[in-house]
Amino acid sequence: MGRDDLLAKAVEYYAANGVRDTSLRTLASAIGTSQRMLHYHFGAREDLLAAVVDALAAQDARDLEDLFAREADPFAAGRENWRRVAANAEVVGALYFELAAHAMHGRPYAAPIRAAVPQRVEAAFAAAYRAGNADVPAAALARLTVAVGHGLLFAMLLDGDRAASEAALDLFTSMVRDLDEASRTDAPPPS
Amino acid sequence: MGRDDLLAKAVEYYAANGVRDTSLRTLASAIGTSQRMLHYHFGAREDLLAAVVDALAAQDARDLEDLFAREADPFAAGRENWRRVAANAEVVGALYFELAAHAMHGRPYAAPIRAAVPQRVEAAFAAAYRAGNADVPAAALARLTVAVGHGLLFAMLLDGDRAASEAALDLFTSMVRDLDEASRTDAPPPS
DNA sequence: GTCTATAACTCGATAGAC
DNA sequence: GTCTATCGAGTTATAGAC
Repeated sequence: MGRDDLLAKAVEYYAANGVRDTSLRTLASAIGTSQRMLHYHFGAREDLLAAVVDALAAQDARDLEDLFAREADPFAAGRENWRRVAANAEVVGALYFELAAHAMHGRPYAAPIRAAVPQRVEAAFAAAYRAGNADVPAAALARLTVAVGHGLLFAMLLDGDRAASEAALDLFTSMVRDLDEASRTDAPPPS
Repeated sequence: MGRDDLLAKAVEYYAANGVRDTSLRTLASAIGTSQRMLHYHFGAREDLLAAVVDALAAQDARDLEDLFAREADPFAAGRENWRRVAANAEVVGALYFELAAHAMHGRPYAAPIRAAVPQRVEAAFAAAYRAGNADVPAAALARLTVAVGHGLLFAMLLDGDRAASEAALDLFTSMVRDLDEASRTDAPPPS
């Protein structure tokens, strides 16, 4: 089994069980390898965790890029984004928040996770800009949109009520649409 | 040093350094006690963590109750709430997300943290109801509002940009205000 | 690349004197 | 309530054969 397979399985196991008290022994036997092989392929434990963080961030970036390449309309992209994120969250969501907390505490291996927020904000910003509403404070709207996504994901993972999070997201979408229309009154869209 | 002092200091230390790899030995010597005393007052390590979670949840509930008792206007209460949460977040925010992640992974000692979301949602719901906008889907708005708070807090703790989170919150507030006015067109407020 | 074995250390928890 | 001492288990990391 090569390094890449091992890494994928490690992410999967950590996602299901948390990184907190999963020893290398436990992980190794759970994913069908030995402790020795983990050290052989990844080095120290923290190096493995760094590889996990990088893999998560890389997949996130790939997903995001693919999303906006496929969907031009920002509202459709937003809806499709939630669909993907929510589906994925059942498996990696808890790990994402756990590693983010480690980043907040300054652990070096978790540092790349900090990039996830600005990255999504930038994508949302570009989408808002493309939508042509120049009057709206696009930077604030972008950050707000990303925050809504994270917050509703957080709530869903804690109380399991996906439908409630989706209803809240629909409400937010309609509020943004209203904002859009108001801004278009004196500044019609290009296209 | 009594149990309460110990607990307060433990929360403080965990908040600054994370719970992840803080051993009882490390914690004890950092807060000026012995490992023996931690076991004496709290029992097993997980019992101590449970006490920490309870203390956090209790303080949160107290803050929330005090907030709405003091501020009748929901917009003013929202603003004041952010002021408090943001100030507190620099110290306990990371711990909050870390323990929430543990709750997502099903750790029993962290379970009470799940109540934090519904609790804040209920408070926001009551505030929205008191504001008299019956046409707005109040449950969705309440969950959305709480999610905005959590999401902007999350972003702030990761990138350190408090001003950006506040700008986004101001935008959200104005969007809710617009929603309010629209709903009042055919249903004027009481009082 | 994969295995077994183990060194060196830290952990949670307990014992028992004071 | 507080201390020192220690048990037994579990941890990361490495050694060395194949």
